[in-house]
Amino acid sequence: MALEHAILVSLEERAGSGYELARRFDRSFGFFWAASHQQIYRTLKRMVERDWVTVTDVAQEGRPDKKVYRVTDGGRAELSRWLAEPTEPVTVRSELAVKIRGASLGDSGVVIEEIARHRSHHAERLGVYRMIEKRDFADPDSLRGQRLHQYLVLRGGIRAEQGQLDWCDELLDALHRDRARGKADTEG
Amino acid sequence: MALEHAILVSLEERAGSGYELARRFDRSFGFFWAASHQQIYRTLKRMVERDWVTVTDVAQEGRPDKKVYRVTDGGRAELSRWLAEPTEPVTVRSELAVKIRGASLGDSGVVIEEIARHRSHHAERLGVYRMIEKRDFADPDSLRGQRLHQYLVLRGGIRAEQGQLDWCDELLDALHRDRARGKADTEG
DNA sequence: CTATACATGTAACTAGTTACATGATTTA
DNA sequence: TAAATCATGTAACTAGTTACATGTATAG
Repeated sequence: MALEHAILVSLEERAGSGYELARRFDRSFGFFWAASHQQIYRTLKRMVERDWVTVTDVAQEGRPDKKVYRVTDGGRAELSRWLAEPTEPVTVRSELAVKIRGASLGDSGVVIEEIARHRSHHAERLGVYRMIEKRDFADPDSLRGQRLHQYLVLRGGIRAEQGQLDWCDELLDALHRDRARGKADTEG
Repeated sequence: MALEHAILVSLEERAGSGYELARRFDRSFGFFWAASHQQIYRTLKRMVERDWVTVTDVAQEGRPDKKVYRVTDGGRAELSRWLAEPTEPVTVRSELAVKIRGASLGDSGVVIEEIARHRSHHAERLGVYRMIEKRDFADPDSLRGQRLHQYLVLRGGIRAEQGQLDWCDELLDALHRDRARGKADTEG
């Protein structure tokens, strides 16, 4: 699995505590990989056992102590190994698609409402991503290395959200027209 | 979770055995929801206990007997309930994105190869979907109800694959240019 | 005679979610 | 004084994957 590897990448970019990792997975890293703090703490424990990371207790003033994790040579070796290993392309799981297929069997109105909800969600995400793109990557042609890679992942997020948004619009348009036609049929 | 609901939708479209469901999840239904036969058998068992489906043994000639599952009124009620209930939009999980973020830390060449592999995969999927679109939905404007819903879900698949494909092209272009620049730097 | 399709399952393991648990400090 | 942020965890449950297990019929 890849949570270990996502953590290795994140810790290589910058060493940090479980809490900090959880925050990263809520923000930038979470754009393409979700993980809860429970999962992260459990995984970090396993990674220490495997000697992929080391842990250091760090006392802080005015804040609880924290444990800072750092990638070891073994962790870097594992990351290299995994980077070179082919990964299966994502298995798609769209609950919305299941609901659309089920719309004929129930109330299509509630499904339309659900699509509208998803549309808002994707529009909002897209807005956030576009804002980040404008703010942090104003001149994409000049980017190199790590910064380029961060930009390209963001581009993937933008494409995915834009794609979902466009699909929602296509869905709403088609389903509204279908409903209107059904109504016209009953009324005359 | 939605595997139960995906099965309810599929069985409402047409009653069938666990094996037949597994085949559907390999083909059309699998375009937006993956499930192995082990998962399906286990879930069907649970659904019988919950009285969402009934099971009938059917003897066959020249083939092993099969168990045909049918949705009950209780199953239909559950499906209606779920259709009306808001669902969280998909949590994205892109291993490819993790690898891209990790490319700076290892050999970017192997990551480029991986992207090329994913590109082929998405190009192939897109080809299949486009073929189905042409063959089964030649006149989309005339579609209504269930057939329209099937078409719209296929459209979602096409958009998703096209989006991934375009992203792969953007990635390959940017990473190749980055590598060429790096090479130019070293050579003078 | 070999592979594929048909047909149904169990067992063990890995991954992910939800609920619970604790406690300090800072900001409104 | 209430909420948010910082900080780390356990326990129980649900979902998903991999490996194992068995057997018939048909097509090449």
